[in-house]
Amino acid sequence: MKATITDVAKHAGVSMKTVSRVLNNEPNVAQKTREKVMEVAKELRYSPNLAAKGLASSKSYLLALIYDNPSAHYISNVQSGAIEACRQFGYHLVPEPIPRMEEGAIGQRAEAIRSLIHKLPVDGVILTPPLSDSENVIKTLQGLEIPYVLIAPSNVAPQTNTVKMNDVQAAREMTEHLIAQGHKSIGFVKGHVDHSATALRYQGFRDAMADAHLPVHDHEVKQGDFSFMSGVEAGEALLASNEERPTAIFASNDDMAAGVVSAASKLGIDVPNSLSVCGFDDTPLAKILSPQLTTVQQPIFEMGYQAACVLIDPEKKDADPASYHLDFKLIARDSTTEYNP
Amino acid sequence: MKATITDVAKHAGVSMKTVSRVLNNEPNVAQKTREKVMEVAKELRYSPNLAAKGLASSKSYLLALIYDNPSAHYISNVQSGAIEACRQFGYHLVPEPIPRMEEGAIGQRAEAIRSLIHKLPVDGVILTPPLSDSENVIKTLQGLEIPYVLIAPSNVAPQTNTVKMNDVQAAREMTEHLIAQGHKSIGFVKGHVDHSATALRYQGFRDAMADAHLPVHDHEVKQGDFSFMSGVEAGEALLASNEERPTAIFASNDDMAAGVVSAASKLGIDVPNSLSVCGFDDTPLAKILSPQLTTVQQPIFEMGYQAACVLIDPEKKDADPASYHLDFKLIARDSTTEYNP
DNA sequence: CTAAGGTTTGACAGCGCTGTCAATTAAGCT
DNA sequence: AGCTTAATTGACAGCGCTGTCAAACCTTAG
Repeated sequence: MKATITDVAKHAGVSMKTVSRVLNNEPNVAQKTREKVMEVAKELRYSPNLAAKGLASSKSYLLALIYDNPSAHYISNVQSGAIEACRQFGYHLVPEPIPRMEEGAIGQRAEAIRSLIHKLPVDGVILTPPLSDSENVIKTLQGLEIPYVLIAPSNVAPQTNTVKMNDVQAAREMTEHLIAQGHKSIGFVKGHVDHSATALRYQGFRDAMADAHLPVHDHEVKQGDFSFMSGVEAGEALLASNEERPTAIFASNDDMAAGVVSAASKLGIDVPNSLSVCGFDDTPLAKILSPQLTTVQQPIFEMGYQAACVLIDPEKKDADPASYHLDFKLIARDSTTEYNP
Repeated sequence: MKATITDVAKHAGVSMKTVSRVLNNEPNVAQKTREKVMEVAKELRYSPNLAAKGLASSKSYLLALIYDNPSAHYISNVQSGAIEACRQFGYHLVPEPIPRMEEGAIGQRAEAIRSLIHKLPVDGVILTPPLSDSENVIKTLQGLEIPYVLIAPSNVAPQTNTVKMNDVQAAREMTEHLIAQGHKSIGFVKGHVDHSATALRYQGFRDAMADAHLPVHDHEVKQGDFSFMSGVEAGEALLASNEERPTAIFASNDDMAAGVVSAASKLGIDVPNSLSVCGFDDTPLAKILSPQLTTVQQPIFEMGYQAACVLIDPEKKDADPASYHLDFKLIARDSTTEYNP
């Protein structure tokens, strides 16, 4: 049924090893031999058995994507990017969700990862936030001596591959956008406390406000958790008083921004004319809401792609650990507008 | 670093084969031996190398999830379900998106799958719609003699494992719900022509209308493609005339329902008081929209779970091909209401 | 023409595990 | 005890491939 390397070798009249060399693009094969082998391989529809390759070379051609991030949008984009990269290099991606755990059970999380890696000896691991911030998990990976790359970590661990976006700068630019539109009283909804992005985005917001000599009052900053409902609650709190309510609200992600919009509409406040709202992430939701959400487009797919490349691409694999910064894009849509008192 | 089966064998004072037997729960091992081996294995933190297991037993402990479905919500749920099942049986899931292709290039699609399977000799394949309806793809899998299971196919191929939901019945019940609320003039937005669900849901709609002796006029049925924008367009078309516009619109999925709501709000038509709208799928979107969408909750996660089980679970694996029907759930929320003329 | 040096090729072991089958031991029976 | 039958164990080959290292082949230059 399926051709083995031995078959190809026989048909081409060379040794197995030579076939192996051709198939792996190793040097020192005569051009003529190479062509002949290629031809036979194609004819026989040969394709190598990864398990055997793996066993022989102690590589698995498998990458694990480990996550406990509940955002389907985020994960599926990272995953798509990583798969794309894998495909280019003949690798495969194995997504491994690990159950979210309380702080107490943090040891179990490391253990879960350890056993996972033991069973499936992957060639590398991609960690998504908030796992990419867990020292515990990272230490485990180091102990296992397995290459890994961190997506969007906040603590810039040296000697570690990371792929990230500048959340601070993005939040700053978004805030500046609001300020440029004349807003002076801007509310902010923070994200889930466990995510490093939460602090980063808040930082960017504060920086921009400070630069513009605008005050940030405590009552204009609400804690959310990246969920729609928490956005609703924050929105209601922020908009409770008609007297001194902000003219714009910056929510740390789109779901919460949607919540704010929903709260506003329930209170009869028109968005964007009486209140500008902006989000972060550019989820599919952002284009579906009315008004369409002004938001920040994260290069999630590209982060996944880059992360996988770092682990696979021979040129990058053996280089020193590097930190890749990818660009975000501010997308101004209908939910924010000039402030006309 | 990592213990092999040989290490365990030595430490336990038995042969490799006995260790293997214990680890795979094979019969004919003395209880005492079994315990001893288990103990040593735990001590040495042994866990088997899947590549080696695979090579020796010509199994890979890998399942492929093949899709070209653009709905992230759908895929990520199927995937989560399948991963859950894999975990229980020591398998792993490898998601394999294949590029969407024109009808013309249909041969390439089969070829893509063929080469994929050749390289990664998975133990089974899960096909999601609309791939699960592609005869071409199915034939390829049969040719490869690889077990597969179809998720939500429309053509009930005999002798094939399938996991599905009754789309017709679901659409029927949703329509009946609308009718029970007093609606007599109901618009319908069809989904993407390539998806079998499109025809099925439409069928359910027609059935319910026919049972209630309600007419289905051509101009009240619009073709969409499951996208938000197509929903907007369909909504605009359906609501263009104030005279004879429907009092309710049933969109074949939530995205399009959101489009219809958006179109209605642009035209100043209040949902649900002047127009009831319902969707299908219960995407996260449904709860975020205001009004929240009345919709049908599909057991997507469970379908993924079942599909993987069929391929893995020894009890089901060798049984005759079976068709599993899972239950949907009609979720009545705020976007539909009694018709008060 | 020959030695040195490079290029191209192949033989062979072995990665970690399981399947096969024969060997060993225990159990059951007369 | 002596025998049969069943339960338990181990020796060994080999899954399909790659790494190692030595053999064979070319060049080129002296």
